[in-house]
Amino acid sequence: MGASKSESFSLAQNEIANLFKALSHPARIAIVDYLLSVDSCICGDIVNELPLAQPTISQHLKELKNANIIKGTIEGTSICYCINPETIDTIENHFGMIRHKLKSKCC
Amino acid sequence: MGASKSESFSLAQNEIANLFKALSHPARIAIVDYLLSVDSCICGDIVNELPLAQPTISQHLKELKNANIIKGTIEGTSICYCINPETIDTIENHFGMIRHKLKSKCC
DNA sequence: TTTGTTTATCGTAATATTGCAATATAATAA
DNA sequence: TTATTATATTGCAATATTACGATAAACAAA
Repeated sequence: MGASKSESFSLAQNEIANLFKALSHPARIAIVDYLLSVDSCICGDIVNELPLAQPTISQHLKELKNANIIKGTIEGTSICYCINPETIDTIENHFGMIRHKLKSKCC
Repeated sequence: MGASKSESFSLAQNEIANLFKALSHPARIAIVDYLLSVDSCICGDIVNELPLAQPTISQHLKELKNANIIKGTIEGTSICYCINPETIDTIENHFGMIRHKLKSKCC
């Protein structure tokens, strides 16, 4: 054994877990932080900002892109990444649901 | 290589990444869902609700507890788990920050 | 064309996670 | 005391993730 039993859980549970998984590594948090700190979407120099090799960052970017947390558009030779606000909405809505259910509790 | 270079990132980045990591598995999402669905904190029968063995659930509960997402209090022979609202606040505040920074952008 | 620049993919080693049987621990009940 | 019940821990096999050197792919400039 060892494989995650994802088929035993609902689609919604798997989807939100995948979003959190994409954000569960400090390098990916740092990438999101950096994308939020630059004033436009003209990125591509993330490699210079983080203490990781270019293939590693490319891999992290791919995971963020697969999870729809960032979007990438071609900009000449380089690629411009930016945050996808819709996915941020999805996560915020999830916590809105949690907050709503928590209100009718004692804890 | 293979180990996560967590020491290369800020404490805040590591802390928020750890919160997301705790929520990055469908079983742990399902546990949180279940804790939110029961009307009081009298839990302990999570094992009957999920298609996982008791040691596996105990392990997932431990991870949620380590991340301060749930709290457990002893209740006779069993233990009563419930959501920790403060940690939900922490995560919501993180997205509040993201939302705030996103507002001053084009994307 | 060739050269440089930027990003992606491949291959692989190191490490981490997942799941569960077996076992241990702790508290209550008889 | 000896069950019984509920939860935790241990140990291990299967799988997944992380990181990076080497390399490839795509494109612009010379």
